[in-house]
Amino acid sequence: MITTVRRRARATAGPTARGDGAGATVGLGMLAELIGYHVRLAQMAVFADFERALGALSLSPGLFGLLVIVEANPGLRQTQLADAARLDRSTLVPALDKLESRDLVERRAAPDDRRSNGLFLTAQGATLLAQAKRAVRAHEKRIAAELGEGDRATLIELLDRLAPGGRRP
Amino acid sequence: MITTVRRRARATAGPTARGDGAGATVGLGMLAELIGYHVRLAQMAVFADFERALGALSLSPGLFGLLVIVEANPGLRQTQLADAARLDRSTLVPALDKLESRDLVERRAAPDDRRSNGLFLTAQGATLLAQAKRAVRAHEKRIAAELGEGDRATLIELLDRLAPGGRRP
DNA sequence: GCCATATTGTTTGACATCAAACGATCCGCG
DNA sequence: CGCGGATCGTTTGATGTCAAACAATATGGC
Repeated sequence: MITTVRRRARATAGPTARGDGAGATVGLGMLAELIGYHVRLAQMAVFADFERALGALSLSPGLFGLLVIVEANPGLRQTQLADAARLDRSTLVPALDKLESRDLVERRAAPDDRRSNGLFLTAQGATLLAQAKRAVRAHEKRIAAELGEGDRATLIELLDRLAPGGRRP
Repeated sequence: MITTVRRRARATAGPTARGDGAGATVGLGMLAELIGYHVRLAQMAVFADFERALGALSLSPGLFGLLVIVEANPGLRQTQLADAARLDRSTLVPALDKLESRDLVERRAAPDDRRSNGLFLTAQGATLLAQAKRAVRAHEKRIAAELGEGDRATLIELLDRLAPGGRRP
């Protein structure tokens, strides 16, 4: 059996005159047998729902993750946050700029190291994050509903076996 | 139990004088309970291995996927390829430019529609793809070894439940 | 046949991301 | 002390991605 992808539905017109046979589907070759392919599709679907859940708050999944980690670790340094969020520290700079310009996070000069900034949620940041968490919990419930509790745990366990502890040399 | 991420190992120096307590780990808050988080980590790990496998051929996972789909569907139109690969058709343009400049893929004017191009692998493209497929099969074997055959099937089944058919409105 | 509407590939602009390089600062070793 | 190497946050450049807008072309209703 060959796995396929349905063509994008035509908005109005009927099927176009084309020369490549019946052409109702496009074969994916060996792609459909690759774990990475299925992981990517799942990632896209989950993130799309995630973004939909947070859209009203103008928060992306990435920014939400940063807020969560900062809340859990007040005073965190930027490099530590980058490591925890699996981002390059240069990637973090514009993200924090955005959060700071929206008064959600504050960079405070570290008392013991003039190169470093300590990161803190502002009151406004804490308020928005509380709302965002509610939306995310709803999102997670929606996702988990596709699985059931047992399969959800199984999935996470299997996924973690692919991402070994998060080693980075 | 709180899930954590180890701090980046210091290269040489001992622990820096810091004011935030023992600080051996950074908590992730509710992140570790989200399926999307685990999917993302798995995605990163799998793709890193994928890239390592293909690096010698100067092929990214994305370009490899395009070659596989074109090989399986000679004469495919760009929009169809974009749909099958889950890319925007504007994203495809520079990717095909790259593949064409390397003489791996050819854009041929479609006989029945002067707006469209039919896509074909060149002989060189077919040769390189054959090599790439071998590398990818080795990669897949490596990944699957973390799971075992039964768990691999389970994982794919669960992931597919998260990505419902690939609907796109 | 004509014309409004769609579709195709492309261009352009906005982001997110990584990697390399930089100045400022810190630290250990002599 | 002072100096060399390491680390911090930042800047800059290269990619990869989407979305909106565009000209050329095709389609279908009239």
